[in-house]
Amino acid sequence: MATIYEVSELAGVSLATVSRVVNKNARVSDKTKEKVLNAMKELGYKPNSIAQSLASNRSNSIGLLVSELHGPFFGAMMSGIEAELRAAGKHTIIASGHSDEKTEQDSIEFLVGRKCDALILHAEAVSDEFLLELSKGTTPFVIINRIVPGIEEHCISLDNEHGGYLATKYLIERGHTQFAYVSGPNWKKDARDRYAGHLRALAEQGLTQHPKLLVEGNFQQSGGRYGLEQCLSANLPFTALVCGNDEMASGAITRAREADLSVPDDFSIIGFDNIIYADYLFPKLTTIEYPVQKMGQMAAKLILANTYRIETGELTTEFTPRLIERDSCVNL
Amino acid sequence: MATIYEVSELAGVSLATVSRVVNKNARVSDKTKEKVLNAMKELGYKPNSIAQSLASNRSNSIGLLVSELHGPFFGAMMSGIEAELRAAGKHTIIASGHSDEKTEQDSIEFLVGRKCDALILHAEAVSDEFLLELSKGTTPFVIINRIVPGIEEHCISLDNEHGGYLATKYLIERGHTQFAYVSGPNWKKDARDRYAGHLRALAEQGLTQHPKLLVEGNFQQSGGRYGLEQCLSANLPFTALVCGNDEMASGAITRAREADLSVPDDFSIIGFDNIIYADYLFPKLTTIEYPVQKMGQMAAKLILANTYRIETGELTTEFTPRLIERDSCVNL
DNA sequence: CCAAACCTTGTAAGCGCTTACATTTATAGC
DNA sequence: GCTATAAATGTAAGCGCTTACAAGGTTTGG
Repeated sequence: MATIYEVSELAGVSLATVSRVVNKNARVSDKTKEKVLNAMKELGYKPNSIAQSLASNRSNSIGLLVSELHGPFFGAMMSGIEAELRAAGKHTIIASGHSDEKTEQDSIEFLVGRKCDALILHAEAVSDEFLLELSKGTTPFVIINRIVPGIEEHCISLDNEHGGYLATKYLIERGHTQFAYVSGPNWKKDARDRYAGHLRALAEQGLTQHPKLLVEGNFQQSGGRYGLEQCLSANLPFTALVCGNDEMASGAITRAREADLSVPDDFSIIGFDNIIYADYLFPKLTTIEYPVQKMGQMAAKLILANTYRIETGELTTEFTPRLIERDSCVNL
Repeated sequence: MATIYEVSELAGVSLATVSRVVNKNARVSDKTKEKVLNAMKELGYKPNSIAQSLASNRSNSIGLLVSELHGPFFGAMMSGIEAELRAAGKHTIIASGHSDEKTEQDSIEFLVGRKCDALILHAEAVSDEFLLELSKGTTPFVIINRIVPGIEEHCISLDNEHGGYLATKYLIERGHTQFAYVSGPNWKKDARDRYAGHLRALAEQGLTQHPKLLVEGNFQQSGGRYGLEQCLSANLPFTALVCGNDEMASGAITRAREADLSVPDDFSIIGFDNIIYADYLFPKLTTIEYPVQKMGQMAAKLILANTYRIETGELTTEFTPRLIERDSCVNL
């Protein structure tokens, strides 16, 4: 691989001049610029980005922490992020945290150690304190789906409480009064917020829900299965099952079918996230949209703007959920 | 951030010695090792991996090219890869190729420029020649889901033809003789191979299929919808629809339901891939397993073994599909 | 007890690039 | 045409680390 030195020799200029034309950040006369470009072409020169990083203290790479690399939610998120960063010539280094505190910390340190210019974190398990501490370091970051007090401006979030409220209100408006709820893991803030919204919608109408009809799930399909089983075995009437996310809704629908129950005839189901295949379930899932791809994109834009001073349009940090009406809920 | 120099000062040893204890690759007496470790801890020293890379000409990062970052197939693949690499302390840099020749080439050059120690490529659009040329370069790579003549040993593949054969044979054994087929894009080798397997199974029994019942899809849900529409509008009888992959099968099932057709009562459907939610469709999808996560893992193992001399168990490059029987096919 | 052989540690030359600063060259004003 | 200023280019010192090689120390065996 040709180095900058060989290019400078062939072009008959100094290293610095070559560097200038590579980086386009200082004036070089057209004549020498052309000489350099020709030499570069002739040698097939590609700058060594590691060396660039070391010298400039910029790696042009952004670290991305997600809980999992698979699954519709993170897929959409990564997609939004990578596309935006890539368009700006930045690299994405990924690491997964598996919703585990230790793993998340390790991953973050891993990325910081790699001298990422900035991080995009979907960190669920790590404490607020850890993130606050991190924010005192030199690597800037933005957090997706979480608000950490003190660094709100670096947090991109969806109003989960409002989403939860919307879902249940929608069902109430359709005549439902007896609810079951399968939540995400209680230690996750978004799961709690969604449930809080649900409760608010109930309270608004003076409705309550039997404690046995609240099941803590895991945000995965298996959790939906389990959740429905628990609700069913409680032997209490309910006409609507509100699920903490679409994956659990999908699991619940499958389980319902196995129990010869029909959705939405026997009970309605509503999800949360509007994952990519919500439209391909049977029945098509009514849900709350979580614009995760857009949010990922926004995280990337934020970093491009703050870290690289690349403007890419308007910036927001707060997103609003909205209801997507399909076929899994019925009027009572 | 503390540098190795500060550590060496505090510990009262030379740079080289600190480097030795960091890299654990040369003998250092226990006494000095301890001094160094203490100094490192006291300063919170973390090696600068960019500098390490530049000096050692090893970046400890592997470039990963996938077609898309979302979708169940690539999700599983990335998951398998990242877990394996991460366990060995290697970084994963991702880029997406969007099944487009230019984009794939750019991405690969992007990754090579980043001085990845090796690449894992799911490259669909780029030519064999390009890959052969690449193999003459200095960055080793392994290819997933493709066999490039001349560099077979770097290709991890599934016998798609055999998978296609298995699917159709399964249906034939259950009495089906009238088939429709929705294939993946014709320019994709795996799509063609799967179809070839289908044809072989038909031929074996002297069966044929009407050309109008062969539709070229896109490996996405929309392609399945479209495929079924085309088959239906051909107004020809068929009792089984073979789909090039599960996503299209899912689309076809949804479309069938919209047309008030029941799967598998009106016709059977079989997919390919065994994506994560095949089990959550209705009916549960009978399909051919594509062990993509394992294959991703194997790609990583191959690289660990060849590039880093880290042994992680047995290595294979060929995988065999197998049938997963669920509820979407019926005996005739 | 001394030389040969081995350990441990230090010295210093890069890895390929950026960038502050110095120097040279071109442009302009009078 | 000559100086004051600006533009273009060059010089050289790092960025933080690895790693040949050298040098000093310790064992070992005869």
